[in-house]
Amino acid sequence: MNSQVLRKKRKSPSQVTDEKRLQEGQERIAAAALNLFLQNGYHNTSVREIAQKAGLSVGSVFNYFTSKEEILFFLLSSGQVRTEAGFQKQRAEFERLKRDGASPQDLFLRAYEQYAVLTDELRRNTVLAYQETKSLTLAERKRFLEGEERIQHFFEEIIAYGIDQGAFPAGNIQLKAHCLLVLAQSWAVRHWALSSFTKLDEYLEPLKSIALGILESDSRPASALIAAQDGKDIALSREMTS
Amino acid sequence: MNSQVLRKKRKSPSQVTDEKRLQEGQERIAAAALNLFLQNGYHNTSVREIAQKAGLSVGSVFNYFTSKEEILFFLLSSGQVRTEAGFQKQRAEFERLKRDGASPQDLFLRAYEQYAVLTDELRRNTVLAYQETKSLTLAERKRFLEGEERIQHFFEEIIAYGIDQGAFPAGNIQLKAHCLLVLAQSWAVRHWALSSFTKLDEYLEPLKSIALGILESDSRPASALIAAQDGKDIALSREMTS
DNA sequence: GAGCGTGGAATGAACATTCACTCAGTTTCT
DNA sequence: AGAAACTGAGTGAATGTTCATTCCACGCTC
Repeated sequence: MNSQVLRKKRKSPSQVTDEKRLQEGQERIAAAALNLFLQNGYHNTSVREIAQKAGLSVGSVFNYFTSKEEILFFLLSSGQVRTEAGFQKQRAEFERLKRDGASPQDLFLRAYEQYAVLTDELRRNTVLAYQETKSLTLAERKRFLEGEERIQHFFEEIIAYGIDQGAFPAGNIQLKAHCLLVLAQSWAVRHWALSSFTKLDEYLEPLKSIALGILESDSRPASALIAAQDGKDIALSREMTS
Repeated sequence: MNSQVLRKKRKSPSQVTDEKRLQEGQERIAAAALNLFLQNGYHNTSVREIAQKAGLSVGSVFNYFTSKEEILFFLLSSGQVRTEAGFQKQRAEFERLKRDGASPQDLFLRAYEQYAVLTDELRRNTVLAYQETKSLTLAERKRFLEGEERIQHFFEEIIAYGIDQGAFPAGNIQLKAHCLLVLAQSWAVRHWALSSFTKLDEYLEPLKSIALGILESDSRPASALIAAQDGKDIALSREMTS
């Protein structure tokens, strides 16, 4: 991972200089930290515990990271870096397949599957991201969210292409891309509710069909279907909740 | 909210005895705390800040709550109590409408809309719950998840009824209910990505159409659509991410 | 109605603890 | 031997919680 960025302003004179050793150490510490963070949360995990799990002393941890927060950031952005890398390849493949005249459905399913596989592998990082973004500084948080936005844009592009080609009905592109991402991520975030699916593949197969369904649905039928939906009823259902 | 439960074992001799005052104070403090928790996270919010926002002194906060943690419990369970109450009414209305011979689509859309409105109003509590489950004890976390499971079961029931009536194709009920819940919740959890929707209604209207689409899609077409999905390609896309 | 007593509520300085981080000394490696 | 890396007791700042004190609204007495 880009340790250039991470080593902003290291005050301590005693730091690990060997690049390879540095990286390995960071990976090891981060791996230990990820387990602990997921188990107990970021704030309930002390650096001592991290050090112990990683088989190091407290001081050594600070030879690899300048702060505890940096460990968290490392974990979150390491997920992002990998997502980003996968994303670049996806984009390349997308262009290639498009040139080869693949159907929009094909294009989409391919990209979607790759994205789902990726988030599965980074499941633990994803969950951590959902839980601990608040522990980041504002700038870091923003950077993190931008990464996710970029991916959403990519799917919006794919959908737009499909609409262009007449494969999907025109509709709210942003919303649909949002839904697709959420459903893919939910495998990681709400994993406990999917007990009957033991492996990603089992979940992914029917999910792909649902995803296509979303893309091929158009926005009109819902309001048309409800006949008796007058103002009174809505007001009532709203009042119920207050 | 049930302050009986919350006042387990108060040691401090100086506590607020007047029931009404106690409740009002708790509400006020909790409201201030909710804002701060959402902005900075539970652990980055000090009791001093809460006290200041609520217009009280530090000590007074501890006349209303025995601990900082109790404030968090109060917020989370207050959300749950309201969700539960709404859920009961939903179920009653569902039975009533079913007797009146409403269509499965109608039944579903009504319930779904109510659920979405509810999670919108409790949006802030929902987000907090997702972020801070780690701060709960195991028993409380379990209780929280069970509440959500119950709601998922409710939607599974609705779907099953629709299938019975021939309105929806048979398919993976659990998965579909999961998707529906996730999409409704995503309005709260991933609110930042839906910038173009200013109010719930704008989001809900197209979402209902998507939701119906999910219920009416069956599980076959996806795998049939991809022709060239041989083992090699999948292996490749998996390797890409490691 | 002025003075006084009472007790519930508010206060914030003080306390105890936790924890990220440092650094002077030690070990390991080359 | 010298550099690189490791160590862990120590430090100081932050924070949850307590409690001795103060405040105040009310009722009582004369």
